[in-house]
Amino acid sequence: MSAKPFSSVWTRARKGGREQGLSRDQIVRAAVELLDAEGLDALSMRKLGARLGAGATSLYWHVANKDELIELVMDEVYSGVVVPEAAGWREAASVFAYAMRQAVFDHPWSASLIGVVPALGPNALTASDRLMGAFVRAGFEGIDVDYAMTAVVSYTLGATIPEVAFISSLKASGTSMTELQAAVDPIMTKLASDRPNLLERYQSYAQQDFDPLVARRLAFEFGLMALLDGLGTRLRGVSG
Amino acid sequence: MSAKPFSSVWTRARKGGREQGLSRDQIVRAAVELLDAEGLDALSMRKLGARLGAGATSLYWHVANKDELIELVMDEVYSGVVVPEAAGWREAASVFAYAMRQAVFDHPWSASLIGVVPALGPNALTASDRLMGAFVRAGFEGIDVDYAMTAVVSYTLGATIPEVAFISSLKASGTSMTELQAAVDPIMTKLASDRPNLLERYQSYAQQDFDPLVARRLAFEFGLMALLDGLGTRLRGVSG
DNA sequence: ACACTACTCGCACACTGTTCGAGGTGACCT
DNA sequence: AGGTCACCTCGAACAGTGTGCGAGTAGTGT
Repeated sequence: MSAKPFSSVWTRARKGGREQGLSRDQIVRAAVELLDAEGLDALSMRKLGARLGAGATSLYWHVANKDELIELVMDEVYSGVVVPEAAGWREAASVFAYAMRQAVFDHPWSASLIGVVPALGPNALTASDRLMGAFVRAGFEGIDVDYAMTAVVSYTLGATIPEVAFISSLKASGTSMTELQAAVDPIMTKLASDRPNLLERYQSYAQQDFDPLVARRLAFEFGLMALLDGLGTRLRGVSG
Repeated sequence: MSAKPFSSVWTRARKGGREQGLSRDQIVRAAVELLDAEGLDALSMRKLGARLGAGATSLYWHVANKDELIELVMDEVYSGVVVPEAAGWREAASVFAYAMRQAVFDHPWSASLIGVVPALGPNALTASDRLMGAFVRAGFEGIDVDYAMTAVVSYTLGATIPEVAFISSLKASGTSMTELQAAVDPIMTKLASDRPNLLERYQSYAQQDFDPLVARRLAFEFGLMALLDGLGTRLRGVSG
């Protein structure tokens, strides 16, 4: 059992340095560039070092290990989700949801990391704080503040992760949407034969040509609005 | 650009074989055991081969590569989520949500895979079909069937993934909840100083001793009910 | 007896994260 | 000016990874 104590970049004190040559921020920036350009699998310490004109092992002075680097890089993703400071709770939640969604779209590699890596960085915390503030001001009370906020975050993550993972796996494999359909078609008609609901809907899609990307966006909107409505009744139920 | 065509285990025809020695199902079963016992990082082809008393490369006859193995193993997770065949839409959605949540709890390694790996296996499709049937019977019409269903799935994933990832990272690091608090405390009081909402809530938690695991479950229930309520109004808005 | 298919597997390759220890380089103190 | 020390870089090495290749084996059909 090699259980090491819990640790996160954000729980360790940062080294005060002379700020010359490599720097942590520079490394993180380069890592994001590399990730955006070539994806998660392409991020290796050697490649990252090379991109910075440095040896791979030099990075280990500025960053404890790759996991910490990834935590840092993830907070860079959260920097893209800005929540307005003084807005109604519905607007704050909406803006958050769409900003989060966009941030993951902008950095597709983050889809497989986003719920899994601890989000204790400054940007993640700022976003949380803003969102929470909106719910508090709206009149949610006690633990309901957390519950309502968690619900919005959960929905947003759960909707975004598969969506981004899907389209970026398509992009990575260079498969067009029609090619995909050709690949999926046989297994659908075969496997779905005793799954009547799935089969019917699948066939109805194949007929009409409704851009699936647009459909996804509408689905996101639909679910988000439904959730916010549900939260709204809970708010009114308490305050009057 | 090494773009390989899109492929999934489920899109390839299965080899018909003599069914002796190793078999695909046997491999998948052993992989699940290994994953449950030692986690995602511990799954390597060599280890898995050893566990089966076989050479590592023998596995490649039955499975194209590790990615495909993981798709297979993921469908094994979906086997745990059974949706009742003839139930009201709210009950079907609830049962699905809790079953899904439980399945991921039972196989914590799946948290980092679940939205990312294509879910085209038989078990995943059966669950989808059952859930979809419930929404159709309830009276959702046209594209709303998908939207409503997607919303429930999204919320469930988004709530479950971070929760399971969190507690299983705690378990892996052997850190107790109080130790964690000791680690997080300094960064909270420091970083949260200009994040007033976060700080206040954090402190109010630290005082009362409310089991965080129970809180999470209640949060899951809260958000799910809110979402279902919101979907319900959309249903009534159409049919009556 | 022959052929053929279904399978197993050792070797090898290119790659990974990370440790260690030897070096360099500049800032500060005496 | 010389010395000391913290800060920083990096090559070598280790233990591991996924997987292609080609040789080898075993069981079935004719």
